[in-house]
Amino acid sequence: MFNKRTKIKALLATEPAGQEVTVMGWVRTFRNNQFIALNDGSTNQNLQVVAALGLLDDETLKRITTGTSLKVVGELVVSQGKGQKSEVKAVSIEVLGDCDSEQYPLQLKNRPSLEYLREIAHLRFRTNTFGAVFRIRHSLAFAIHKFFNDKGFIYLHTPVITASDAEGAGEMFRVTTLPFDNPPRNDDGSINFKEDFFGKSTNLTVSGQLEGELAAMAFSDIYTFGPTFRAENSNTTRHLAEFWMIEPEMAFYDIEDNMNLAEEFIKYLIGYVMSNNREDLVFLAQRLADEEKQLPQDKRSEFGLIEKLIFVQSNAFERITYTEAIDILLNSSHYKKKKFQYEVKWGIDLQSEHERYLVEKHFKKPVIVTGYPAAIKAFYMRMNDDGKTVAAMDILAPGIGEIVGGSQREERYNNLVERMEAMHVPVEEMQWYLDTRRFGSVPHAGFGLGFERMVQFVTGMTNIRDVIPFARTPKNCEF
RNA sequence: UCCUCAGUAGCUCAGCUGGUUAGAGCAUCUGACUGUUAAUCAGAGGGUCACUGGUUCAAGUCCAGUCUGAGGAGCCA
Repeated sequence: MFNKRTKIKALLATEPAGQEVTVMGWVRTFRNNQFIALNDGSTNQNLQVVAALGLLDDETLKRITTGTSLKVVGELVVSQGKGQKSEVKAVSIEVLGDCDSEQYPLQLKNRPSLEYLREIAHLRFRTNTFGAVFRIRHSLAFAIHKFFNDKGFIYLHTPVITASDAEGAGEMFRVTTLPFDNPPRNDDGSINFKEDFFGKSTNLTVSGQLEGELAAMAFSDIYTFGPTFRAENSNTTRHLAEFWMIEPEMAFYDIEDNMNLAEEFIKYLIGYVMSNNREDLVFLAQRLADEEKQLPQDKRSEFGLIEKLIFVQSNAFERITYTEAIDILLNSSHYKKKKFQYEVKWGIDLQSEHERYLVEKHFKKPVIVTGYPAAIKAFYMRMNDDGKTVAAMDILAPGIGEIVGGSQREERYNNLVERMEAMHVPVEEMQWYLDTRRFGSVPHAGFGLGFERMVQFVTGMTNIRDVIPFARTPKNCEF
């Protein structure tokens, strides 16, 4: 009958009137042999459980240490102490699971570092910081489904295993059942994938977009939200080998509609978290402010976390073309003082330093850049009338960089084939994709939002490994 | 993958231009106290100085390599 218990979040929201309650959770601290700070993950707030002197025998008292799980039955009463409104006066306390304090690595008074907590990712959920981060991560995931559901989008499950490596979005993880010490080979020595499980070479998906486009050509509006895999040897604060991505795809949308949707989407997500995870945001904002106090003045951010979110939510994103972006960079004093490490000229891919200058120094808010040179963008992006640029859009966020990448898709069969050939994409293997352009093709567009980057942006966590429960990065696949 | 920095007690760190038995705070353990808020007070235990090799009378400290981590770059979401 565990279901009779009340969660601490609900309990703290009710008026204390001496009513009997059952609570269960894990001990955060045990003060003065009397006061147990109990947490069950429903909220960052701890519940104070008071074990009156004499209630417990010495044996039981000794078992109550940080990390121990308890079942407490008692009365919800007005607290006599100052730190909390209400508390539970225990009638009985049962130890559900002991926690050996000599072995338990999470003594919270030690202020463990984020790096250390990553090594004990199975326990870090029990900290205030990660409690807040993962409750917000959940809220964002829920808000994503709500946003699209309310707009009549279909949630499409695109495959995790794919045969196409055509998108060129990065290095892929191979999926195979062939013995790697002695695989079957062709006469020329290459591996014979006809013998493999699927009868061809297969990989983990790097994007669900192409499949998403197929469904959009029937449902009008779809979105995907699933895991994505990139085998890049990236060691940065914003890359993972396994991450989650949201990819909406909309028929009868042009690049303008696409930008409008993406901006509305991001603002909606921020608004949702601000009204549903206030307490967690306040905690993270405080954490961030404390952390920034350690930094030299010029490295501190202008806004607190919540001010930043309000600002982003209530101001229009700046929209500029790639060509305008290059002009801004070329005319900047930063450029004239030769402070950019990389060359700036039309045709280059914008470097991190360029994006950061535009977003953090020049506009100081999210920027949507459109109209990139065709040569530096993917084959499926729609060629503009100038014949040089494509209808691509990247949304750059302060502190994170590229958070959204999208485009209007090339819906004209001949133009698409031409682009594929120019970029050496195997046309024959992609006929299933090209067929959508043969049978009732329509203008359409879509984008990809990096879920973890969005969680980073909202929580202010600076390392992407701290916003996913179990991070997969080069040389790290624990748990 | 490249560049830079780091690895000393369970955690966070100090340890100077190489020199006796490697320190602190917190945690842990023992005891005291008992309306505490990261409870407090007293005492105790706790170390392969990442690993391998080298230089030296002598290495936590200097050198080389390896591993791991962090930050930045590239790739991108």
